[in-house]
Amino acid sequence: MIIMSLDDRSDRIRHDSSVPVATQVARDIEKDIGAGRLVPDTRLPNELELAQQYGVARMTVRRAVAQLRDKGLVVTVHGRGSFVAPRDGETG
Amino acid sequence: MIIMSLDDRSDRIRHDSSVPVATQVARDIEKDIGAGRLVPDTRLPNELELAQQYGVARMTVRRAVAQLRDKGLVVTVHGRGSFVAPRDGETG
DNA sequence: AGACATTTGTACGTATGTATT
DNA sequence: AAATACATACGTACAAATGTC
Repeated sequence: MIIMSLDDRSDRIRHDSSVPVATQVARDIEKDIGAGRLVPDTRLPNELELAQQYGVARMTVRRAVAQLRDKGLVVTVHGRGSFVAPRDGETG
Repeated sequence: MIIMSLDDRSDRIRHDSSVPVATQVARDIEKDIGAGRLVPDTRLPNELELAQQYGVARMTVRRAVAQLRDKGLVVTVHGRGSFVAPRDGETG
């Protein structure tokens, strides 16, 4: 019997790839933003949830989010979470 | 009896400070560079040595070195080490 | 005010992979 | 082949900021 979470995303990650896992996670989240599945000004799942969904360590998620932050795609607030940044031209 | 390494620098780090340990290490190394104790184009002690000298974890040293890299003070080469960057205007 | 839960930040440890010498 | 050194990723713990009650 196979048990998996309702939001299991671990099959999107290849641990044997030359692309770092953190980058794979960042790209996957970025895809969700681009596709509108993650809407501006809404919060991302917290780091622990993302870690569980992707089947990776929290530090790996933090690196992924840092990459998205560097691209200006998300904004992180200590104690609150990381939010999808408003699109260019929108004030929020 | 007190035992300490010949190059113990752990007394320069305050673990109860609001300044992150990694930043304290970076500043201490930066001080050495500024004072000429670390010369351009010479290699820094490796991460494990720095970690032992400062009494911190290797990842903390890596963060410190990353900060110096972001400032352009050191250059890291995969498989070789981190080197004090040539001063502005020098070719190396 | 004070206590509590949630979430990110920092720091530690450890293991394995990859590149250079 | 071996030693050295950086890169990535796993885990764990506690601190700090935030929000709620």
